Amino acid sequence: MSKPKKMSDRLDKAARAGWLYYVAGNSQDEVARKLGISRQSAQRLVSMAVSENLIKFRLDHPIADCMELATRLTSQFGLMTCQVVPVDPEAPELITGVAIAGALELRKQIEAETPKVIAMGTGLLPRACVEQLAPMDCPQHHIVSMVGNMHQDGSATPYSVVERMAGLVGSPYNPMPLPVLVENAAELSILNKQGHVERTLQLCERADATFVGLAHIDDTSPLVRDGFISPEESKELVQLGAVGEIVGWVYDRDGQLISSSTNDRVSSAPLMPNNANPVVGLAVGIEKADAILGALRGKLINGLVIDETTAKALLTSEP
Amino acid sequence: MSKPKKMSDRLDKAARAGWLYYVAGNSQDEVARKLGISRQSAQRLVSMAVSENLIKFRLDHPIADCMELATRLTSQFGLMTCQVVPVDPEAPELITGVAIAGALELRKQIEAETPKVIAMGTGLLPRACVEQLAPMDCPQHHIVSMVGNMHQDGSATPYSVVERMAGLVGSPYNPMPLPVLVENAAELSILNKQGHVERTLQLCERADATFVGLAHIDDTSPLVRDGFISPEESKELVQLGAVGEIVGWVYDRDGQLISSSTNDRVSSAPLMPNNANPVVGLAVGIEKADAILGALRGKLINGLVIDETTAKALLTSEP
DNA sequence: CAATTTGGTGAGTAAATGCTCATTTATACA
DNA sequence: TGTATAAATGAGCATTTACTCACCAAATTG
Repeated sequence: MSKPKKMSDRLDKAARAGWLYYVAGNSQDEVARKLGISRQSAQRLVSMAVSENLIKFRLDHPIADCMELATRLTSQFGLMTCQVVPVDPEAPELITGVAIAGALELRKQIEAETPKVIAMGTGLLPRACVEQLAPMDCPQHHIVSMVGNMHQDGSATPYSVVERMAGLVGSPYNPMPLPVLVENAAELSILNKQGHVERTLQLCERADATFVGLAHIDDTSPLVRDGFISPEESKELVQLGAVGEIVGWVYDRDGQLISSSTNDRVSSAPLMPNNANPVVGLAVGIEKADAILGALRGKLINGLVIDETTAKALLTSEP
Repeated sequence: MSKPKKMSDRLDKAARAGWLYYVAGNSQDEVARKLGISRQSAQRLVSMAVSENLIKFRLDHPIADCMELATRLTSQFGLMTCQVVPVDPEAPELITGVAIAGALELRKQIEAETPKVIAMGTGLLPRACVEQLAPMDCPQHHIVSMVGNMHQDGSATPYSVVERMAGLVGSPYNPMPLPVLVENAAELSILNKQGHVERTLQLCERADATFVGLAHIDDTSPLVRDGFISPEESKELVQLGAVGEIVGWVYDRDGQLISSSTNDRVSSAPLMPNNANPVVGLAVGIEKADAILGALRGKLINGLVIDETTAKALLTSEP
């Protein structure tokens, strides 16, 4: 009882300090005086406000280049939504920018009064987007996971993306208590008939909005990293034409699912090409360019949030 | 041609620098290196990004006190929306915070896809709110002014609130080409029959959302400051029971319009007590407390964006 | 075309901010 | 209650940021 109270009390102070510093434009000295604390303490509170993400920085300027890239991508691939985010040339992997933009797209959906079903994939970027969400109170929506959050050994990911998101926005949610890849096709058909799995998959099918990370296929791809397939298997997939992967489904350069020993065993909600509702793909990094192009060609996604460099690559590689 | 290009080019650079500094967390030295400019230039760009409002700071934390105040106000006065903003104890008149919160409420309305009619009052605070809006493209909406933007000598306010807002969000708009107070009641009935005035008033009547500043009545009130009434007249109004004013309509502590020589001559759109659509009142400063209370009691408004100090005052003065 | 204005630059310096560490204060637990 | 542990504090110093000034270059004007 006393611990959480103290913690949130401190966060309150941090919020006040952050507000005085960033919004009201006081120096930390002034903040200290106004809150009746020492300068050092004020400094700590301000830096906590930033590190705890109480203060959000948002760039409200249609940086001409990014704007243009987004427009061209939208028209070229018939997207419903497209955000291109400027990139830090020396830390191109810094996903914060894309995460913030993605969180904004999420917000757009969540802010609606009308109840919505929101389907979420997994991955670093969806996760980072959720972290950028501000807490709010939206019991009217329903969050559903498209992807299993268990490891093959049966242990569960402690904080899955949907769980975290549902906690932040106060919505009910459906997790997916399966491993991403199950043992074999036979087992899969049994598991899919379980009532709760069936219902979760149905929710995904009629989701009002879907957010997925886009992954590429090679030795460093998430499927390999998380131990679901071996580097050898990933090589095989590449030889079969695999360029990318969405919630576990592996597809080729035209966005067609390939016939492979993995796609038979994917427990995730099926992809729905040409979905009428927004399906937003999130990606950072030029190595994902082919994966993104495939997903776009196959209409697996109709929305995109990516970084500037990758956006450029997409437009130059495509005639 | 070359001047605006240079300017927006510089703003682009400022935006990039601001992004690298605030969002990506680089030091100004790093920003300078990454943009290939000197540290000093980087510093200038960053500070320009702030002063030009390209970078927005937003506090995403329900500061407990403010939350509670907002909740209590909402239930006590049956509000549709209520924002309470922390206050800088030494610069209580700093309207930025309230302006940002107000801009957020505006955004909520504007972001909708469905076309809306948005009615705007005038004043320092509505104006400041509009300044905090990010440019966007919303040709579907329609902005309409509730209040005349002319002086009694016939000259027009160069940049009216609606004009500025319409420019920012790319919506069509109706100004109100009248002085706030006309000469006499007879003249008013003639002016109100003018086709374009009639149409503008009709738009206000069916507005999907309304935003007005709340003003108090004394020597320093906006009506006096802008020369529409004399300090003596304001004293008379106070003796008649006037506590506040919304778009020129003067009302008493119960929110009832008072019979006065001014209310006969107000050219603004009429207030609509118990409006089913949001009517958001904006105010900063404890001296406005009575004006706010009156507006609330008379149901002239059903939404509120105010500062913490004033919120406290409202709740203590009311049983 | 020279004079003047405007806007930008870098150097140097003052000011603000961030960090480390020793010390104090609060909290937990036996 | 006393002791162990953790958290918060303030001082001093290093780093970063802001500001002033003198200067330069391009655009504007007479």
